Amino acid sequence: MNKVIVVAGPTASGKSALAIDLAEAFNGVVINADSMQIYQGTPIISAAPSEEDKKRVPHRLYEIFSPDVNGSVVDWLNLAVAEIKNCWAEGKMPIVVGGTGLYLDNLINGTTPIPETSAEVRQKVMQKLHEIGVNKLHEELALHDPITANRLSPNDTTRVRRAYEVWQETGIALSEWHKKPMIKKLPEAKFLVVKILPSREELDERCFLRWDKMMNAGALREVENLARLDLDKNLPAMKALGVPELLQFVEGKITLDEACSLAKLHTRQYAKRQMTWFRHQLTADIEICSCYHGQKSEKENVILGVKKRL
RNA sequence: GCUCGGGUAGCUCAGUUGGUAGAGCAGAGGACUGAAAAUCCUCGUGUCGGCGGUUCAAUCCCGUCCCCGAGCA
Repeated sequence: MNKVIVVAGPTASGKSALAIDLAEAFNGVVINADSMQIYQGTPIISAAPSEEDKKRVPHRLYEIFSPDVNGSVVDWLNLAVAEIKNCWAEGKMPIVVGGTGLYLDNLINGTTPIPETSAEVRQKVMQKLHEIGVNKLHEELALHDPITANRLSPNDTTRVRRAYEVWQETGIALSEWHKKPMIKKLPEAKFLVVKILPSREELDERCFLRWDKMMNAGALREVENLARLDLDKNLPAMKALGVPELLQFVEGKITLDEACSLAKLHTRQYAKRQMTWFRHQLTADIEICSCYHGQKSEKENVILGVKKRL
């Protein structure tokens, strides 16, 4: 057995519900591929599976990192690969579900084997970035890695920083590393990708409704608790949608209403970015063009479709 | 009722010493190779509140009317 079902889609599209239904139908285990649900402390705001969900089918890689760590794609990838292999060993169907396109891409298409950057280098580059700014860092990058520098916007903090780090760490340009073949962690795996691509109207509405539900479920309390940890606001867990907004309310900078409308706005903007990613970067075997509600006919349809292609 | 501010893009506002206008946000599309719920790129015609007047030319000056805010009565 070397099969993996992948469920991809934007926030609030119903992919978690679909993953659970598929897990029940195929004796599966749900494996998280979401960069935020992997952190502890924000199950409500990151829409992590509920206790009832977890009772229905096994869930893996949810709320496993402390919010003060800086997880990366590769950290996730290694864990996900281990979980998938476990499933296979137990005769279970791994069902990888998440909205983090980069994670799914690395799992399915592989990664370039670049050595891990050390904490010292990362620290050093971060400091340099603060001192001279992105544009200058980009200029310096151009001296050592003109190809990457040319490719990137001088304002692209995340990527310029990463490219610079790789050069600092290895002495080899990122563009050189990229020439090496991608390495698949699971070359034997056969991925069956189910993509949910609903209309923006439907998605927006669900994003808004879901935010209200999160607030009723105690999202604010969650953020208040997080605030007490006094973590660096650049940490990934501190950037989960709704956290910075509610944090601003907790700090008395904006009203609760403002925080909520900002959170809703940012959620729909995120959903839009995800739609763009999934439309162009991820090829799917099955495409569902509306949100998944779990109705009987809808459910049977997808299960049948998956069964045919497995 | 009087005085003073304002009325310009969906919103907040610049600006034009008279030659029909531009930022931020929102919105749309796009990118994405180890922080990705991150980060970045592209896209700006709108009776410049209405109507008159002056002028070759008015969104800008003048008159008048309407609307909003502040103050005075």
